Amino acid sequence: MLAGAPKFRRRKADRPGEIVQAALQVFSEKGFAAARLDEIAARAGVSKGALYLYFETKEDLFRAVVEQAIAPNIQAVRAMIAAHPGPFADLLRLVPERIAGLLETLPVGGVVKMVIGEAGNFPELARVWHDRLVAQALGAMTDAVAAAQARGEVKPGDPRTYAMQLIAPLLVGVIWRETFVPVGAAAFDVAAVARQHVETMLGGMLAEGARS
Amino acid sequence: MLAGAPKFRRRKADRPGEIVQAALQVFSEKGFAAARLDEIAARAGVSKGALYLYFETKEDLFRAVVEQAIAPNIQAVRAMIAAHPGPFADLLRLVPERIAGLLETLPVGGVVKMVIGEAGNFPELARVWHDRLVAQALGAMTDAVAAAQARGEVKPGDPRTYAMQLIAPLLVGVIWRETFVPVGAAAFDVAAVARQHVETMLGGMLAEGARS
Amino acid sequence: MLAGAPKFRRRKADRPGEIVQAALQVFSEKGFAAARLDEIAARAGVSKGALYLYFETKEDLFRAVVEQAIAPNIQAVRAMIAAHPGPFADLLRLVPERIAGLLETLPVGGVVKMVIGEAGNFPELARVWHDRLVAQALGAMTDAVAAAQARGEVKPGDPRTYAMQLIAPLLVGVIWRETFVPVGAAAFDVAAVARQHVETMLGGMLAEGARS
Amino acid sequence: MLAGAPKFRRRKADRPGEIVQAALQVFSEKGFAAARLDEIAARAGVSKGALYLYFETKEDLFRAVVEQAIAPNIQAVRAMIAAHPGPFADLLRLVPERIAGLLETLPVGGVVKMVIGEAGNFPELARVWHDRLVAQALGAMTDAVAAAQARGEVKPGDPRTYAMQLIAPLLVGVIWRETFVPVGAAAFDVAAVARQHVETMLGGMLAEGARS
DNA sequence: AATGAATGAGAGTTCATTCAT
DNA sequence: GATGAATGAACTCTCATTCAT
Repeated sequence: MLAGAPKFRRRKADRPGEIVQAALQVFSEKGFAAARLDEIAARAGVSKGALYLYFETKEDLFRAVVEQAIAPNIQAVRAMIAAHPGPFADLLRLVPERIAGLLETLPVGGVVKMVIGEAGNFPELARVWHDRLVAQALGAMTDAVAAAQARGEVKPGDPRTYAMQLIAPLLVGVIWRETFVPVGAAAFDVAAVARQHVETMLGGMLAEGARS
Repeated sequence: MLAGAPKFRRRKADRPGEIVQAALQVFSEKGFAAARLDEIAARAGVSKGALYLYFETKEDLFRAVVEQAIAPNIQAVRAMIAAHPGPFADLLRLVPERIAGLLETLPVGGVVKMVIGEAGNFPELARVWHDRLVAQALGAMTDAVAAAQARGEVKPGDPRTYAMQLIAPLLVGVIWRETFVPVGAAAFDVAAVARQHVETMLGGMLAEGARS
Repeated sequence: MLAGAPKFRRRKADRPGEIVQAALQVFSEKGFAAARLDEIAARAGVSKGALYLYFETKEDLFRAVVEQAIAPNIQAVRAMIAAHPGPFADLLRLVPERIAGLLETLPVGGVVKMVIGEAGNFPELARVWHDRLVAQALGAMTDAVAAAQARGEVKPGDPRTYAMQLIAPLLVGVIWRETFVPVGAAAFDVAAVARQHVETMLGGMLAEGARS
Repeated sequence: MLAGAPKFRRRKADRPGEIVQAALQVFSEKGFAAARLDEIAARAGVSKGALYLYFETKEDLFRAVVEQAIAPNIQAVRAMIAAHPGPFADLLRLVPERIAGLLETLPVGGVVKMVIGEAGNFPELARVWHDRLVAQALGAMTDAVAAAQARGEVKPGDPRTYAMQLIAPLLVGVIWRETFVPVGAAAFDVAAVARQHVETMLGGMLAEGARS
């Protein structure tokens, strides 16, 4: 490093980001009400007062956490929506595994727990999650199923229900990891679940003539 | 007033039960920390002090709520486990619909939300739920799947994963109702989901020779 | 006292009244912002939390203090207004002394200090004091002066200003007692000031023909 | 840029003075405790930290404000004291109007409000105001009255009380302006009050033989 | 000299818990 | 058993003060 390089200096670059990170941890462990600002501040490595330099209230911080946790997932959903329009079986074999990958990468587990647990106290956050993320993803899947049905690839049946059937085990796998694994339950390998589930579902969804 | 007339007197028969009922409502709406004993007492129609005649602490009441919410479900699981050992397809066509019926009858939605949301704060309750209910139900399903595989009725594949695949959409339907329907999302008809899901899964699970 | 008389029992009769009393002391010593609820509670002999059984916020308590301090004075002003319509000199010799008596009886000094000091932060309280008390009293005096002028008893001049001239030394006497006496200044005997002031003012106000 | 050019540079000539000015505004609007250093700094056009370059603490700044607000008034009182020793009536006709002029010129209203409102919390400031300003002025008036009594110009009576009677309406006029005019009350024209009051008081104070 | 991000003690407020009645 | 007024510990939030830059 050259002379004149920034010496040891307090990085104030991404204080808000660090705080949101810490808050995500604590909120998803404890829920909104049981989370203490002391602990969030301590994990972020700042004083309690510093939180108020960036967020007006505890609720404000909570909202920031939940909302910013949507962003990376939206990218993923967009990518999925833009997926190639090949045969339905190909699409299906691709998508759930991709989702499984995301679920293991992003800290989505904790956030899902928070959204479910606090939906009653923060309905507007449940709405944001639904409108911007969940409904988008479910809608994209539904459209793909309906298109495949129109092409005669998929048996009759409610396409939105088909879409939900496809996603549900992945979601349950994540919730399971958050809820029961910490108390000793065996985890589900979400990727493995995805593979087996796609094959099973394909077996039940594909029309006779479309069998690979 | 006449002697022996059935006095219009408040039944104090099942005070604890009424309190647990009220507490179930409030806890499942708000979560543990945000629930206020004032409100529970008000909904139960008793004074705040009266709660302490039956429960030592707020946590104690919460535990009572979560634990007693297991009981009726355990019955259902027992019944399911005892189900007749006919062909797998028959069993499957029976079980999920029965579960769907339970999910709509019992106030299981709110409890599921609570258990998920408070698992971090009350791990022992998550454990109780897992050990006494979830693992039992999943284990029973797993055994049935494995048995059917042994009889050659069901394709190879991880039986525990199959079991989870079968249940997941029902669970997601319930969570969806608790989380997103109140903010305007369209509900899933859990019974209809169950019917479609069983047919789809059967299509993918049954071995060639076992097709009905 | 007969048997069955109430034994030693916690008087919960006038808790709010006792709290307001204590709050009046502390608020008038410290002002609104510097007053601490701890101290108010301590002086009222209750816990800090008990304040919130009767008042929603600190502001709420402050308002209650300032508003209830108006009531007894209003009585006095009413009585003064109803004063007999004899010659102006008789009226005047009566009124200021009566006011002086009130000023020494009621804890009006501290309240006046509060109203002046917090008028900027609680304008609605200044308004209430003005409308319900100060303007009433000043208006009554003004009317009496104007009536005496109409009868030719009092020299020309702005009657509202005359009214204020008459009251001002009493008010200053009270403010002086609150502000400078505690730091060593000699007090003014408000009653003596009232007597001397009335005579002086009468000497300057009465028309030639009305001299006694 | 040219050498010697009058750089467009912020005058840092009288930073302390500007800060005290700003602090005077805020303290007299809000009182000591409710005033925020943020706001004082903002109004002074400096950073919050800069305040501490000139004043050790908030109290220190407050003291500076109250003390420096005395200075200009002291000049006025000195001038009044040095007033010519003509007939009492001439003196009196001169002095109150001069005071009225001062009261409208200097920001004395806000300071008076502060001194009254914070006397309980800062008794030493009340003492400074009393000793250096109020007692001086009152003493000078008292001496003038006593001298006039000795010359037979003024009727018997307590000279200190006479002095207070003379000043009181002016003070009340100023307090009224600070307290009740902002909430809609009609103001008093302090100069007009002074004129009428002097004439009224002279009518009551002058001995028979001294009537002009 | 000057900044303003950061601190932390202290305030108002809430609410599970107690206890005299 | 039953009440509800009362408690006090613990929380969120504020703001005078500090200090690295």
